Amino acid sequence: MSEKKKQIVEAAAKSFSLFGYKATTMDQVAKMANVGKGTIYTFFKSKEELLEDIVSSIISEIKYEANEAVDARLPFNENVQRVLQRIFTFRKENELTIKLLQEVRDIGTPAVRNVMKRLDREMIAFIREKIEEAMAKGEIRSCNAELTAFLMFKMYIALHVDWEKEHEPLSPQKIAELFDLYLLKGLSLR
Amino acid sequence: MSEKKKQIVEAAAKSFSLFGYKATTMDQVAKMANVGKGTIYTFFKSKEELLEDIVSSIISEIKYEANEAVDARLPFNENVQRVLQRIFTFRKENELTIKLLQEVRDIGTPAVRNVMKRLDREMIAFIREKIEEAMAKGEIRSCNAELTAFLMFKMYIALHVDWEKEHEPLSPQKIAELFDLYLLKGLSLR
DNA sequence: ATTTTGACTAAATGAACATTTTGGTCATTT
DNA sequence: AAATGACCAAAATGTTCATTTAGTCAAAAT
Repeated sequence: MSEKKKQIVEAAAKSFSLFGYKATTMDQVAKMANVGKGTIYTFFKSKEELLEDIVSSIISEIKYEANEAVDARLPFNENVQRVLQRIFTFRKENELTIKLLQEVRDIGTPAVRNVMKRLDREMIAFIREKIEEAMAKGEIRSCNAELTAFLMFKMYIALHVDWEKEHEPLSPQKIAELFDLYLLKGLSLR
Repeated sequence: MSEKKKQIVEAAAKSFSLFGYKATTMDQVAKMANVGKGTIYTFFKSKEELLEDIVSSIISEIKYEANEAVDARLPFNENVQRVLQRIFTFRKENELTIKLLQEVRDIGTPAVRNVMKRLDREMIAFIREKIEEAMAKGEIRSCNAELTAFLMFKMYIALHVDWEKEHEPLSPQKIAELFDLYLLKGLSLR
């Protein structure tokens, strides 16, 4: 990747996470990146594509970190929890992710909405892969992997995000315990 | 309840479910109810209170229907499914509920947002009661009833509403089966 | 020749102002 | 004592116009 492109992506990522997508102007990105505005358009065909590119990097980063959390020697239920834990910790701690989720909630910028929807879809696809691997290895009983991944993701959103809207937050331990009790019982072989 | 009040509530309910809360004017409600506008304000102190009153009736109606679906001779897992099934069928078929949920999604009218939030809370409280009864009877193992009711509700939303946004809808049978497999396994005594 | 640039344009945004609509009141009527 | 609708302040909506901004491209820099 060219030096200029790197500067642009870095500047845009910083500006998006500081001010949000809508409040970031291409002039500003150009200034921050020490680049003419036209240069940005030699690498990205639009502001939206620039955002998409940055979010793609984030998705890769999350997948990488989630994979790092996997320990092949541990059983499926431990690993799936580690993966989900990692995904949601990222969601809660990464500045850019926080800002973009905020923007969807408060303003509903369509471009940001779409890109965050894709992030969710990709996380579900990632979990689905883990489920399919576990099924192939006979670690869990056979099930609809897409549906199961979807439910796991939704349940984590419920416990991590929705519950806190009206109650005291749940500790990671409590979440793990609940997840194990409710969702993983149904997948266990016996 | 006085005849005039009945006319007002009926007219408002009809107008809300036809045009939504925001697009309904008090003049219109008065016209439809064959009543002077001032009369409305002898029964309700604001437009919002009128909506709240109507939604309270809906909540009572749902609770009544959900209770009707309960058969004391059946086991807890059957009954809780019947209750949830009834709640979500109502959500999907009642014109007013449909319109109000639409309005929250598309416009986000605060008054409607609040009232629908209350509806959700009351549904969760209702399920919670059923769980506490089952716990008292020793039908299910001990658990945090509020948290369990919350998760059941969220899971039904996920299966009934969210899943359909990107996939083919699930049949009621499939939903029941999934619910039983994942959520109720964790509550069974053995 | 190739890359980079910023002045330029068409479209979007939003500030400021005018106009209309609407929730709620209350003096009057029934 | 109950019901009403003309009335009002405030909120919503429409309009205008100056500013801002995403994206382009001819010219400059390398």
